[in-house]
Amino acid sequence: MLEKFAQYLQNRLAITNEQAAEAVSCLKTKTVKKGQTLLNAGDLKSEAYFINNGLLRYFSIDEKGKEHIIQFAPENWMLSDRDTTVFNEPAFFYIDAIEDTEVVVIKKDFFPAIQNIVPEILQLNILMLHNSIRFMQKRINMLLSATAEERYLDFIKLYPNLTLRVPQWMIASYLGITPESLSRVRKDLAKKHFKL
Amino acid sequence: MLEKFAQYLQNRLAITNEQAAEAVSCLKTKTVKKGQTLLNAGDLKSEAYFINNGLLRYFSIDEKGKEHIIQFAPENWMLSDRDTTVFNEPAFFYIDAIEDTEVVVIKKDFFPAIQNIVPEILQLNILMLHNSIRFMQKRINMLLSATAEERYLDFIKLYPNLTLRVPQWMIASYLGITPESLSRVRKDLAKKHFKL
DNA sequence: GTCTTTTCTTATCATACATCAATGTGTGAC
DNA sequence: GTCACACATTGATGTATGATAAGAAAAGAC
Repeated sequence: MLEKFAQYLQNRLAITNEQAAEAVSCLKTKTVKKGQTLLNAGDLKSEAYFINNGLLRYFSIDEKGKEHIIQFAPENWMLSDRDTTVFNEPAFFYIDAIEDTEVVVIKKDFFPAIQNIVPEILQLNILMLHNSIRFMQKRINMLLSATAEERYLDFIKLYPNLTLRVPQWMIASYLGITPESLSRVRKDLAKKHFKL
Repeated sequence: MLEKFAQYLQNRLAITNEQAAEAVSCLKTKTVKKGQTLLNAGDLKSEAYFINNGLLRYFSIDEKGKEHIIQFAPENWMLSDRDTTVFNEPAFFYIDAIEDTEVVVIKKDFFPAIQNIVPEILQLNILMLHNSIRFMQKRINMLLSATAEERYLDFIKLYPNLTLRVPQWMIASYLGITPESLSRVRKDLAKKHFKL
């Protein structure tokens, strides 16, 4: 199932079928069952993941054992812990599977290799990184300024697909509130006749 | 005062004095007095800023007129609103000066131009973007999981210089709490004999 | 199918932080 | 110097959200 990633590259770079096929030829896929973990805090493992299908979760665990979700990663997303993939430090976050998931494993040597075939990938990479940053800045802004209800409405507007696939307690964790609070927020919205 | 930026590039790239000088030759500087604004939400202005000296602030203003600080940018930092500099959309955030500040103005054509002189700048750029992302992820994690006191302690550990230069109400805004709350946090820390 | 486990809801009570208001302290303008 | 004005502190009170606990509903296991 490397075709999906090849397709992904072709959609974003002006390259031929053959170039795309060559670029991904050295990559491997991996499947993760729901609940299984791909990365633990402390790991030194320089793999990034492209999600073919399924859904991953990128999170921390605090001293009290409470989980805090930094990000969800559905199909066609890339996910990695930069501490380990880019800076060779132990990973800070965890990655596990919310659904049975197939990923393309992207090792550190992939980028230098693909650069020879498609130099434009550097520019694409830069663009995607900028995009991540602006989304994270908006997220920080929400966490600084918005109430639980506002954050939830923002979430379902931004990620309508995820709203139905992700258990509510995980959405609560992403929003920085308790599952009980999210339940109350939803009740209030229902009272106001809000519809998904 | 383009030397500082040239120096910055030389410290990070294996280039000669001459190359660095050539790279920055087309750039201009700009000075901003304390309190003056460099960018307003809604602006379409594709300039990034390298801070020579002084201190900038990157923030939003919500519907109630309340400000929320996303980031501080002291000497040797780069700052820009990606919505406008990278994606040609109106800026979402504001930038103004906390202290009298001198910046190097980096226009959109700088990167293609410098690439010809120093192709490695692409890699450096990518590395810095990854670095931003991991810091923002840690910030999100703090906002999701930590109390006001924990966030404050984290802030002064991460930015000891800023702690003294930035008014407390701005630190409060960065932490997502009110100035009154921060004042109480500090009082409690003093009671516990905490020292800066 | 039934049994077990996870997830979601609801209610009560607790608390961290916000809001409002008053007072104190500093710092720059003149 | 002293007059402002921005900033910081303190106290009284309010409120959104957390914590705890219990039951309902849904999802998996067998």
